[in-house]
Amino acid sequence: MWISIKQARQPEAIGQQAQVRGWVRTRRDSKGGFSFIEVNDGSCLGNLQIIADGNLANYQSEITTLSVGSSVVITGEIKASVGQGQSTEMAASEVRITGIASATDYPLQKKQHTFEKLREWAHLRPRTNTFGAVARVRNRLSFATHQFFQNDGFLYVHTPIITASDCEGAGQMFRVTTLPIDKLPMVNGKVDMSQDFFGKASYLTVSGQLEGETYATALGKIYTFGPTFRAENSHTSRHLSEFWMIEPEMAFFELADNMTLAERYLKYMIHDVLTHCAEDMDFFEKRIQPGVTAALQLVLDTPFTRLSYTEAVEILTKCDEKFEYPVSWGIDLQAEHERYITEKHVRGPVILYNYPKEIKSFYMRLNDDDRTVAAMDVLVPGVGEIIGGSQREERLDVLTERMLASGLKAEDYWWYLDLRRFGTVPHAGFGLGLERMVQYTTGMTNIRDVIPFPRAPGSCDF
RNA sequence: UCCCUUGUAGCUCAGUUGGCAGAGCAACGGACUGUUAAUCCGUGUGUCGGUGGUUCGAGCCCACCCGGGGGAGCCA
Repeated sequence: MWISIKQARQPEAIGQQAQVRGWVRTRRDSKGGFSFIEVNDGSCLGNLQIIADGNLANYQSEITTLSVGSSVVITGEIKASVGQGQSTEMAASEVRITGIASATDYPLQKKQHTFEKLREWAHLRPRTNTFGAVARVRNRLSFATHQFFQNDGFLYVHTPIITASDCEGAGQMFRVTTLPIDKLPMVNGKVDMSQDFFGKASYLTVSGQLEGETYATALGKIYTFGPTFRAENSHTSRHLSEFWMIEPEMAFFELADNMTLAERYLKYMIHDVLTHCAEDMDFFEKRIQPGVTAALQLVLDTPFTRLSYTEAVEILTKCDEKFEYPVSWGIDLQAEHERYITEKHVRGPVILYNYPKEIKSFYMRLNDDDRTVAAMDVLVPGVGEIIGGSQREERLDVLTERMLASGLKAEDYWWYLDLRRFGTVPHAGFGLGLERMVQYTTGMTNIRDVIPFPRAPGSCDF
């Protein structure tokens, strides 16, 4: 019976005749004329130790040539392990080689490689401990996302990847076109976009929020979960050109409800990963970021600190920290300021809310003070902003006015304004960057190492 | 886009004042009665990121270009 290595490593498997299939991580030849082969199949972090006896028919001809990365199908009996380091092992009765990985050509060696080097081998890096563990945690976070929202009565809505709104205010967009780039149709010195595929300019989405609002204002509570694209020329360890975003949007929710949901959602994901990815989290704790599990556990046990922008500015102006950028009411908080708040002042997740209207988007609800909007950011140590959201402006006149002040044309958003024109309701939502959540839970410092095939300025390989 | 930093063997790196290109690991060959990144002995390894320049002579100095990393801005 073919079983996973995860199953084969359980003590309950002892005594069982079984077959495992996977890839060789290492082979050690013993003085006794037999070999230890460690096999991994991705089902868990740990390997299964195979004892390949010298009297197996293909021992000399094949087994002693088995190199790192080779694929094997192995049949035998699961036994309690004599040695330290594992509770079970398999005494092989047959070792069948599916494919050899030439030791002289296979890039991955039986040692640690730098993450920078592994990025050049993005097609092979999932075969390493770290990237296998990242993949499993990322999978679990995705699964937990669906579970959390589905259990809470949310509807999963698929918003478009291609959009024609060219000014959603969330950064530079990638253009989508079928026009011949070397022979553009010109009219009066300008490109005639009416000849393009959709009869107008189109782009890759930077957010599904506006479309999400249309469904929230019909179906109540919805969420989107899909790829998002930003053509920003940013070179940092926290930005990607293509990333995955989860955006819940809730009718009849106000800012406080939005914050409560964000906190429950983050805690749900953390609890789920700590529960179901214990072995992988143990690896991140030992090899990637000591203290990460205790920090996550603390998040579960502590209510999120909520600070208004005004309170945050007060804390920053009164503290002894020397900042490169001076703090005063009205400025957009710099990375150093956010880092101080979340890493030194609060030492955990913090929700900042009610930002000055001048530094936030047009769709965020204007507060009664006329100076701030009902925006919120969730900041976490190490990563910074992991969630950005707001209560949306539901009053037609206020929204229209704020659009004009932002230099946007109301007619471009006729359908968005219709939501306020017909049966408007208070509503709110937020966006969570999946990769930043993976970074936060694993302690991986570079965002390019928590997505299988990272896209960043000047980098679109594989 | 800006600032800093870096590019030398398959990998990680050293390379002095400009004077014959180095080490560890991996690989390969051998030894070894249960190993855990096994150990021990032996062997081989180069477009010094690219182009141009200075020089008797450049891995090293100069100019430009390309790639990697860190930070800023922008954001998730």
